[in-house]
Amino acid sequence: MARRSEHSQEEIKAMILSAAELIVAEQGGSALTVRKIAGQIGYTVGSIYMVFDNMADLVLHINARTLDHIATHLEQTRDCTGALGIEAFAKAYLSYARQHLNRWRLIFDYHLPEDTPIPLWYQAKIEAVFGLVEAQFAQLDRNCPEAGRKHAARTLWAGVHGVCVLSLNGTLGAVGVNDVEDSVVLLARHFIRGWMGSGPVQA
Amino acid sequence: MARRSEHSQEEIKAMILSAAELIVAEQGGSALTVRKIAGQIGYTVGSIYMVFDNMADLVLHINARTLDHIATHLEQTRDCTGALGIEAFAKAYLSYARQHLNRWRLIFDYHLPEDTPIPLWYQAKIEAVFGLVEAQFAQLDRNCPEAGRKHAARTLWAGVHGVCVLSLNGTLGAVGVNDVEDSVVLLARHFIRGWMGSGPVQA
DNA sequence: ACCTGAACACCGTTCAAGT
DNA sequence: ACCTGAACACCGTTCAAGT
Repeated sequence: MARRSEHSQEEIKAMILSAAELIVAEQGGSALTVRKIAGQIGYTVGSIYMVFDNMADLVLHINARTLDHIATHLEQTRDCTGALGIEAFAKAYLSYARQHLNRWRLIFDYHLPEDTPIPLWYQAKIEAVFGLVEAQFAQLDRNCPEAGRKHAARTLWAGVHGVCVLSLNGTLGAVGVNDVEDSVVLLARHFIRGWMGSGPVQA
Repeated sequence: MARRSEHSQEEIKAMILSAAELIVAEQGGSALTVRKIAGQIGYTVGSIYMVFDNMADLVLHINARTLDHIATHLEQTRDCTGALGIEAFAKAYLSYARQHLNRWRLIFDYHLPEDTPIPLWYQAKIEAVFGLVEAQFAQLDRNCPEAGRKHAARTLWAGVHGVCVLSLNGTLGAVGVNDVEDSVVLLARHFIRGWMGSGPVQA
């Protein structure tokens, strides 16, 4: 058997990614197995290893697509500027995480082995998302030195992410915070107010 | 075979938890298996199911101990009060996460099945940690209504947690943030400044 | 009552063998 | 060159059977 050549390697890669994303979306990251993917695309397990190094490599490619998806989602929040723009961004990030919970979770749930570094092409995807936030910060205070702005943008975004994480895994709910949207807005608003009021920015 | 009665159920439970914590600390959460635990304590796999419902139940008990551990670690930051006290808390949380990375991660990495709710005794452990942060907030502004303070404390803490998550999984590093301690302090400081300056607190 | 050990239904990954 | 299918070394969980 073998040598079917019904699909090119690129086509198979695309089929695997689509099938994998569907499984993740519908059943969560822990339900993602090579056997399930193989079954859905009509190939055997071995064929998946023709086009991906291993499961970690496959997940990384799924996550890269999700990061693109998130960036697109955030970009649609183009109407607002300044502090309100950042609040809108934060709300958009939360709404993405809610609507695509399992895909969003996979980005942070899957730890690649300690020794393997994050590939550069993947780092660029992360950078793209953070870059959007930073652009909003740039509109906020044009006098601020770039280094300080970058740091502030990344810090706030990590914070917004944290609120999303703890609310969507039930921790914040267990502790009496029911309206998460209020929380992300609260965090963004007060942080920005504090940041703007700090004059020449230090540490 | 069977009926050894060398150890009471409670003793076995304690042995399992100790062994499990060591495996997690040394090899990470993904290396935690019932077979490995059983081997280390000198019992067979089946015996673990005498004292724990399943893996999820066991992990929950490990995490409960970690939450206690975190609370103790935070409580040792008793010297500072006010805004500096909260910054010290944030630094202490980060330092705990760094020193006990694998144990800390397990709390958020292990998702219990969608339908099973968080047990009340476990919610209380989470509440205890958040409660410490809230107590620091109470010193900050005694006039603030309790609801607003609670919300602010939980929001900021989720934010601090987010900075820790993204830095310790390499995301922030990939994006140019090298001094995480600066980030947690920046988040806490600006958030508090913005919050204090907001007068009668609204959403 | 306590504990074993084998079984069951899964995993990811590899690779000789077929076309 | 492309793909299979069986094998290998693992998983969590269950449960009849032994003491």
